[in-house]
Amino acid sequence: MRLTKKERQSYLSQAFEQNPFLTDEEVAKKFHVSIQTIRLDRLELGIPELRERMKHMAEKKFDHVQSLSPNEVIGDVIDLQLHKSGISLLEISTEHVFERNQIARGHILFAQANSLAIALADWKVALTGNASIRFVRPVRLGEKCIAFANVAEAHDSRLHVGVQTKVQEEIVFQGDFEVYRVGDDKGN
Amino acid sequence: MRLTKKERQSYLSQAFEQNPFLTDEEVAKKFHVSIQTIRLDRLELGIPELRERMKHMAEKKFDHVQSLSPNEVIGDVIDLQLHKSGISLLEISTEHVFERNQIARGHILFAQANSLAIALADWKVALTGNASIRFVRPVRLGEKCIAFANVAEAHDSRLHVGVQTKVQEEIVFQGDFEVYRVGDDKGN
DNA sequence: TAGCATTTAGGACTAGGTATTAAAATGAGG
DNA sequence: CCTCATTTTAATACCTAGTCCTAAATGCTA
Repeated sequence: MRLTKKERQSYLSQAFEQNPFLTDEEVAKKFHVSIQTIRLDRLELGIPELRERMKHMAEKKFDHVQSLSPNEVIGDVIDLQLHKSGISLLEISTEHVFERNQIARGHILFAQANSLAIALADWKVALTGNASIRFVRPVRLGEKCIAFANVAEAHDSRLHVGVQTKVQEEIVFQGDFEVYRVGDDKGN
Repeated sequence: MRLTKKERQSYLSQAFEQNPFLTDEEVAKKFHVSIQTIRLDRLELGIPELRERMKHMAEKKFDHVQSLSPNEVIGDVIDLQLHKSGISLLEISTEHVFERNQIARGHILFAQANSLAIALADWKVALTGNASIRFVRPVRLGEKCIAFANVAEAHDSRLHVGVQTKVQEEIVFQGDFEVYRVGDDKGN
């Protein structure tokens, strides 16, 4: 026997969820019913047409791309003594965390520390060479991360910077950065 | 005077990049030319029609959703064998670079590698513990970074992942990540 | 077998295009 | 100023993947 309406609609929801790019025609063939039946089903189930589904996904993706591209330096540098030390502050907000568990993504903490390390160097072009880092404990949504950077070694074209990030006196991240200078111009 | 063809086409590309949801009609009004002109322009510039653009974006988004829960990955994961290896692609665009020198910020490369390393772990909650990284050479605007990740050691709650990022066969970044599991649930 | 839900069919209309052909408008050079 | 090429506009037929609406054909059941 052919499926009942309910059964069909149930499989239908699944099918569209699994592959949102299905046209009504494809689905109609799959279930051996007419295209009109599928359209009635979509109407009843509140499933929008293919083009609307794609539009939605595209919009979501677009939002994403935008929020994912923070050109700014990550964290607010609140104190900076060139070639000596610096402090940066970052409050973990929703765009910094994994949706699932509200834990900050590793590269966010890294970015804060890295930005600060580079800011310490008073060079036109400063880049990170090597780095060794340790995520001591997970940081959660809403926590305020304070990164303390100190220059351990200073050469004329290289800087060794140690960074410790704390949440309320508790160390959450530690890193050693080797920052180097490109070209020979000094200044900013 | 009205814009020349070249000027118009240059602005056009920008406009579509900035807002891919523009219809030809809207753009035509914006530039005070006919809809046909815009269509010729798109043809010459190789810009697909609105629906195709949306489809593309939707497909990209869908890819992500399948490989990992969304918006948690920087770069496009194009191949993934859990607990074994993975490949991620990232084209360096303007929002990834220092304005001054068009060089990609370190944390962008780190984020790509880190995201990939975490994607490799088939765990509900996976976090980065330690990492040791090396930025071999600066990466510039427009370059396509391909990160290759391989699991070096696999324990039941820890993974050692080596990542090499290349631009056209040339290594630009290298990193070792120690990813660990939180909680005891396996699976996704 | 009447009455209901369910399914199918058909036609008109839509957005946002492609593809093609043709006619204008414009600009530059001799 | 005329001519030729480039550029722009127009007009038409066609496409997909639908919507919305009306109507007819089934199927099931009391």
